[in-house]
Amino acid sequence: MSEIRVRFAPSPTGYLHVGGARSALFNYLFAKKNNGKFILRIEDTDQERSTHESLKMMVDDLNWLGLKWDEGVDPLTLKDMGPFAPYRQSERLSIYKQVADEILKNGKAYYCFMTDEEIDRQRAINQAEHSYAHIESPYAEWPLEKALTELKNGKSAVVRFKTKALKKDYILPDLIRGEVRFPSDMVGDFVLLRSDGMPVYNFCCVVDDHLMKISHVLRAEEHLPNTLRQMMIYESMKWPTPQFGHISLVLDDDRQKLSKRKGAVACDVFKDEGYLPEAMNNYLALLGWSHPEGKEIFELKEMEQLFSIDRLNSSGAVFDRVKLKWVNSQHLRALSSEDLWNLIQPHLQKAGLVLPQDQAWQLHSADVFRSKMEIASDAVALYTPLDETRFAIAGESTEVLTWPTTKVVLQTWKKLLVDFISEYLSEEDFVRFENEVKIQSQTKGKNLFMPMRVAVIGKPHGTELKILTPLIPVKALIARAEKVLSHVESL
RNA sequence: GUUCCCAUCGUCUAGUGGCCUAGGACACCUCCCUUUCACGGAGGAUACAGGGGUUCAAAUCCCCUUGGGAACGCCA
Repeated sequence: MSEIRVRFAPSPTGYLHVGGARSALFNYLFAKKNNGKFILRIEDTDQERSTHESLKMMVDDLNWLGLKWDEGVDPLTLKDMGPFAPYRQSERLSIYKQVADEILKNGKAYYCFMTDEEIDRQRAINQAEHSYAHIESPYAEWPLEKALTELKNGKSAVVRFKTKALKKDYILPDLIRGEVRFPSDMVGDFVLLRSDGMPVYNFCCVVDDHLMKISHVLRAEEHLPNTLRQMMIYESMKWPTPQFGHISLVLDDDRQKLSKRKGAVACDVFKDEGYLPEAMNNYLALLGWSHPEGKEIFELKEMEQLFSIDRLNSSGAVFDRVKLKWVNSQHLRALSSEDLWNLIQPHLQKAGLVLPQDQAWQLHSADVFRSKMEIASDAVALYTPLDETRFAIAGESTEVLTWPTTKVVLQTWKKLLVDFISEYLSEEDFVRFENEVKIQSQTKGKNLFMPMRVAVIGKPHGTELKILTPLIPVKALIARAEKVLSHVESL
């Protein structure tokens, strides 16, 4: 059996979309599972919109996800890497030109001199008559020589593929959908080469897939109609077609194709918010694929072993950010304290929090907060009460501070702290202190713990004190208690 | 409008003719744990779009209807 070769072929005209990431993932997994090659090809024939920054961004995001490719552009230098170079379509123009000439010579394509106005007019008529919105070019049957002469005289033309003669159904054996039957007149004479000589997607795609010996094309369902055009091109060149599999779409909660307007869809946004790449891959895989044992949480390596096209679903899947978060929280829990700290640290720094530098404190804090975070950026809210410079008495605390028993609670708490000798309280110390306050102040329930919480974080609600207090130096706890106490007296 | 695709709990899904009075996960609700919230634990409610066939037997196969989606570019 010949080698399995698959590709992900983004056009660098923006960010990497989560739908794109999912396609890349499935291609990657299919290659890994079958000891094949995963190729990253750059479809940059739209020179207006393709940018270097976008390419860089996509490469970075793919790297972040850990979907390593075997051929394509080098992840660091962006230079070509692999035996079928170049992998950027903008550098393969002469190849497309050659193939186009051959199709032209065979009479399967023609130069079309229609102007934009002529085309618009035809479309308008078609629409009014509710007929097929295909254009009918008067140049379809021109001999090649005649067209070439016009071209020499300075006229400009696109190259169109001739579909008229192809009166038959095309049957696509789709790996995911079974047999898909297209009537040949489903598409009109489509463009192969633009008037400036730049090739168009459907054409490059076929030429490259063939030349790069792509064995399987796994791509989103929206390409289904393109596949008919591509099959026609393969046929005209007498090239064998690769196997196609059309993956269901990722949808918004209104069941339309996922779009930016309804929330983040760019991979790097999730990266910046503190999602783990393993969680992204895990969740994206769950959109259309299922683990054979029904597992919900798994690593990339496991998917590489288990992936199969058979388990891909053919219906569209709604992108559920809530479940994504949950998946992320599960992966967060599996992290070592050190990895977790390294993950959240940049978020804390970005928020400008002033926190202790010693490693034991850092690891301990990461550990106790672990189960309270779903994504890394959640850490900011969790750590903010630990920043001495940010301590403030919130307005919502006022009611608590006016309770008759509050003052004695605060005084007792402060006294216990002042008499304490170590730098930090342990969890046990805190529990003991709390009990002590309870006895001495003769309070219980929320009359006890709400004033205490205000004394520690300035607010009556928040993380358990037995977790928080061991992370705040006793000196600071005393200072906070004093502030609150003097605030009570000023009321 | 035309062509194509799709159709199991709110969402992601398991299910490839009998194991299905339909299983799991997220979300939701109740209770337990907890001197708040959360975490964790135990329960609960909720789905085979409708109608015809085929078959001893249909969520599973076929047809129709309905609903949803995508594509109809000198974008990819």
